[in-house]
Amino acid sequence: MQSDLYNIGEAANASGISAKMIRHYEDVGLIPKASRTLAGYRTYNDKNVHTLRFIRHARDLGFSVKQIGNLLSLWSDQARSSSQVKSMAMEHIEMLNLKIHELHAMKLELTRLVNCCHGDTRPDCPILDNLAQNKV
Amino acid sequence: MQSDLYNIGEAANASGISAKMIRHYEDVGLIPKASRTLAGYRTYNDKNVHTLRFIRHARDLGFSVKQIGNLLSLWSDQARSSSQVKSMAMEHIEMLNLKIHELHAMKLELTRLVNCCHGDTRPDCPILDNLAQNKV
DNA sequence: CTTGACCTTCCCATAGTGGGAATCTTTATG
DNA sequence: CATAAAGATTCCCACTATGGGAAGGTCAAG
Repeated sequence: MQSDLYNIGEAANASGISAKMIRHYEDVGLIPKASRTLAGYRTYNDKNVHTLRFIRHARDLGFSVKQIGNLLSLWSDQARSSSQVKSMAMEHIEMLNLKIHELHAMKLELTRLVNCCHGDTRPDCPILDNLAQNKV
Repeated sequence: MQSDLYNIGEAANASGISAKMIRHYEDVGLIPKASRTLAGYRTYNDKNVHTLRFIRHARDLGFSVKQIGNLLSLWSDQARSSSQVKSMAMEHIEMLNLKIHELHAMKLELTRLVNCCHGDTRPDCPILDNLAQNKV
């Protein structure tokens, strides 16, 4: 593990987070302000890139920036208890479940409507009829 | 079906779309500009409210504003073919499927990690370890 | 006539991501 | 060395959909 320095483009490539987003994460305080070269270019070392990867993995799991901030705190906190992390994860699973169920309900209803619609050149359409219904 | 006039609050109650959003939909051109009283209050008739309900139902099914615009066009187009509506609906089902699968994959992975984590007072945590991994 | 419940417009905020402009720096090439 | 291309900087704007809130006008009831 050598400590090369990366500029933002290299850090972006190495982490899978776009340069735009790296700057953004710095702006909103998710990551500390990067050190700069004399010319003002941001520089990143291996540890920084490692953190960026951590962030990307968390993002890939659907955690919000705020949640990722908490995960980063726990990550760097040697006194953490794994139960803290676990409960964050379980909470997030619940949110995912909620969204999945919402989308699934939409899909079911829409599929039902699609199956009712003959889908030919005639204008009458159960899908539109359903949307136009005065149901609650 | 009488043709009472509603102000925006009444139209909001009758349609289930907030007054804020009704104004917004007018701003972005989803619905035509409402007529006004002398004092400048927006007024809505039964037909307008019917349209707002249509919009709410479509929104409840997860259609975007742009898609709802297309649905409204088709709704008012007597020369439409039901196949146009059906293909829009099927396209949307595909989008829903995509999102559901994404969320589901997140949930599976996260559930796997949670099941690996003892979740006690000790700091070592497979969830954090996984996030910190240098995987691709 | 006052008061409270509405309405109006306008600006700001959310979360996450990107586009693009104007400008500067670094690097490569002739 | 001069110049051009690539890449960095900041700043502003965009998207989706929704809401909060302020400052001010209006309407109905007491």
